[in-house]
Amino acid sequence: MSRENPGTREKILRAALELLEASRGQGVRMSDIAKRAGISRQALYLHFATRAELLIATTYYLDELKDAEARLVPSRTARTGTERLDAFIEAWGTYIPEIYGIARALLAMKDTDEAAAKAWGDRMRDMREGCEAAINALDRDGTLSPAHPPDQATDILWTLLSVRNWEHLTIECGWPQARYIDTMTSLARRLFVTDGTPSQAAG
Amino acid sequence: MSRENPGTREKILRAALELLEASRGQGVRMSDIAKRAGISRQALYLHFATRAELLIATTYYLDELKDAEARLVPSRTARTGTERLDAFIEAWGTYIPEIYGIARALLAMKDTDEAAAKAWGDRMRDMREGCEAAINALDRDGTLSPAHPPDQATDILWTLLSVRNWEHLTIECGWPQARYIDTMTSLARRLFVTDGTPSQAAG
DNA sequence: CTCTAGCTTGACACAGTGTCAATTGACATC
DNA sequence: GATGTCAATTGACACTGTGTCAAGCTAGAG
Repeated sequence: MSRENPGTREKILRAALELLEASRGQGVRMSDIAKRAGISRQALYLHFATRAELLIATTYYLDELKDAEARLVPSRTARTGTERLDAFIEAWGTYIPEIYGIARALLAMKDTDEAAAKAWGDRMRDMREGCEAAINALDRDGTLSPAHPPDQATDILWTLLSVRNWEHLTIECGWPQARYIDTMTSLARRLFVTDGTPSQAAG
Repeated sequence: MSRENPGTREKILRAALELLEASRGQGVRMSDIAKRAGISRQALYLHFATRAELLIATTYYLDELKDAEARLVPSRTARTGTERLDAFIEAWGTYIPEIYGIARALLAMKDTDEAAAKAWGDRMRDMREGCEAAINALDRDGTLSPAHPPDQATDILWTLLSVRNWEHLTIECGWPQARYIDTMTSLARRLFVTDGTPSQAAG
């Protein structure tokens, strides 16, 4: 408690974060993290039982650093459904590139590690709630397009805003981030809002 | 040549295919494939230099079995852009679940294996051409929505129809395959076709 | 009979995760 | 100053899965 230097646990989390960010989540080994944190590889296991656990802890650490909660305030306090939808897309779409490294690492572990799969699933379920809230807000306003029932509209929005789609559009297709946000906003408006402002997006 | 039984190479490919299909591409080891093919693990390497190479060969084998080319005929021979779009979504969307196992295995290797990444990239580039052709057909008809330039519309359609999105909607969200096809058709119409028939989709 | 192709077996290298035991060094407490 | 404890260190090792290598077997062709 009387320690003022960060504490080993935090040093590890910071090291993991930096490496994952720099390498876009690829090829980061336990030994790399240890080296960067300035401790032995084995010492990692004094703080985290498995690699999956370390990655999961890193996501929480990152959320804290980036103040993930605060970013949702504009969305939550929006007056109309459309505003809420826009604000949510802006918030989440801006967040993705900041968490991409660790997200990708976790995504890769998901296939083989039960705990990683659960952790990722939990986070995505949280994200889905944001989608659901936006769709419900539209529904309450009476501006939800009748093309889909609310739960299916939520699924579609949820899918549309997936990390993989962000990855595909910005990395594979080379889209600049601003275009990603604008296009997603425009797509969502056209798909879900009855009186969707036609051409121009973000407003 | 005088052999009438399938030949070891084909036995291997068949074994790989069956296992990948059954396990949805997860946890299929070289030794599993060997066992199923009825040969020793090491003998696999007499036919395929690496696991990646075997997986890649399996995709070609599968395409042949499923006659991938033939499925694109309705799309290619469509009279209007809208018909072409619908036919392409139908063809590709129906194909995905049939190749999902092997696709997922390749997708997982992509992160670590250069050859797998290239192979997957090639296939996806082919798929993109289908998207591009549909968008161009709309453009030629004058029915392409002005919301996006053709290349960006292609990117969006390409992203929308990704294997990951199919996976997300059918497996994560539990959508039945028919709903997947209908919804994708409807989304694409609303996003890309100016005179898009409103509510009902596939028609 | 002999050569060869294709397979078998067994052994091993390598990477990366995770475990274990023995040791060290710093700090607190008595 | 002796003692205990905590966090870390070092070195060794197990396990999994891929890929390699050498030596041997077998069937068919010449």
